[in-house]
Amino acid sequence: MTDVVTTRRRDVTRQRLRDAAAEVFAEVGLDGASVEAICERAGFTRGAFYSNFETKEELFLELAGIVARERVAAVQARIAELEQQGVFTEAHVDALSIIQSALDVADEDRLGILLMSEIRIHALRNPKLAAAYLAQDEEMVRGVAQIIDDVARGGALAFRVSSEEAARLMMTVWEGASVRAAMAGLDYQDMCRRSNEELARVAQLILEPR
Amino acid sequence: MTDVVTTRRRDVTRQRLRDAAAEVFAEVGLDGASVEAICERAGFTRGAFYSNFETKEELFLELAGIVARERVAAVQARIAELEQQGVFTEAHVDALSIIQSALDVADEDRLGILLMSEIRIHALRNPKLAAAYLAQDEEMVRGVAQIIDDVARGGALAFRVSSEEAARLMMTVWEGASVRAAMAGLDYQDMCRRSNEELARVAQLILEPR
DNA sequence: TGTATCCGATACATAGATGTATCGTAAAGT
DNA sequence: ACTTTACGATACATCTATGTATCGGATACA
Repeated sequence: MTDVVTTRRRDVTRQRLRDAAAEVFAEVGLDGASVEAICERAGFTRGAFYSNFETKEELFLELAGIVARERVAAVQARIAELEQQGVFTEAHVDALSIIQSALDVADEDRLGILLMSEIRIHALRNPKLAAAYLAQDEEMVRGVAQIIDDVARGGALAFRVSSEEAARLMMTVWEGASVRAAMAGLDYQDMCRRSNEELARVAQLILEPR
Repeated sequence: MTDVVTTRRRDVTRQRLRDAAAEVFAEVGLDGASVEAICERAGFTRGAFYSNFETKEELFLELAGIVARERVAAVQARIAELEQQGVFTEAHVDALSIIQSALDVADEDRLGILLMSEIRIHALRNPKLAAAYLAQDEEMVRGVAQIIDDVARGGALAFRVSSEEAARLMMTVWEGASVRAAMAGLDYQDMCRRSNEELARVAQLILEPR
């Protein structure tokens, strides 16, 4: 098979440009990022960019799609992993930590939160992007809801709202807490801790009181 | 006293520029907005702008501060209004509608949500703005928490979490729902309805089951 | 190894935004 | 009413970003 060295140069270039763009978009936003800045970060000149992409916006849309698919895939993979471990059928199932670990994979470092926020605000202004954003949100909801369903079925836990409502609530709280933590300048570890604390409180509300 | 006509021309100009900037920033973002575009919207040329502000960013910061203060003041005013009406001591107090009406005043039309989101993402990148953003968030939390406290004291309702936690949770959910509704392209009325529905579900979770 | 092709670098043309200096007019003071 | 001052309009110089056309070297293939 074609190995890394033999990989078509174009593919490597495109990927390096995407990675660089993700960083720059996260740092200064779509409009604040010049094509020049993206290329510099990737170690190219603008010639490479225009030979690979039409516009900055095209690259941004491509990136937004990839990020969305990756997030959904990460949660799906986590579900499969948990199922294979037989976690859901164990006696002393810790619902909260399972959901936390599911959201953890969808969580990201500081730059990841910045990039998602950047995508979010452009989705607010761009109907096409909005549709994609909401669609991936729904996918994530379904994924997390499935975990909740599995937890409810396997363990002896009951929930006070539907699994989808619970999932959406937890995702919303998680995002809000992450953003506030990132704003407060906390590092990745503290951000996760803070988000988990808030999530734990919400989980207590959602769980049927024993 | 000096009436509207006699009002210092400068003040009027600054206000018109601020109003125009709020619209343009909401529509295309801070970086997407040219000074020219803001002035055109306000009915001026750039000469007026540079005679009143140093940079676009300065105007944005000023605007962010004003918006934050207005939101907090609106909630505070709503509390005073509700207290004066003696709502909290009435027998059949409807907790949810009280809190909804408090959040309603902090809510805004589509452009308002866009502007807040724009402020939010810049707060994520600007420590000084972040501090201000988080401070106003805390103020809002305290305001809403006070309403919750009053509801709890006056009525026969009990809450499963502290009033501040409940307030933050409701604000987070409200914002998330508003943003998603705005993305879905709903008009103002539908946006409020959607947000209220989600808020009602959360309120059920927070309230001590009878 | 020679050759054709691919693709990123370079150079250039253009557009748009910024900031400043100057001018003219509306408003304030007497 | 006359003068002065305040302030927005105009014009200009500059800077930055964009997009394209062309060039040259690396890569694939024989």
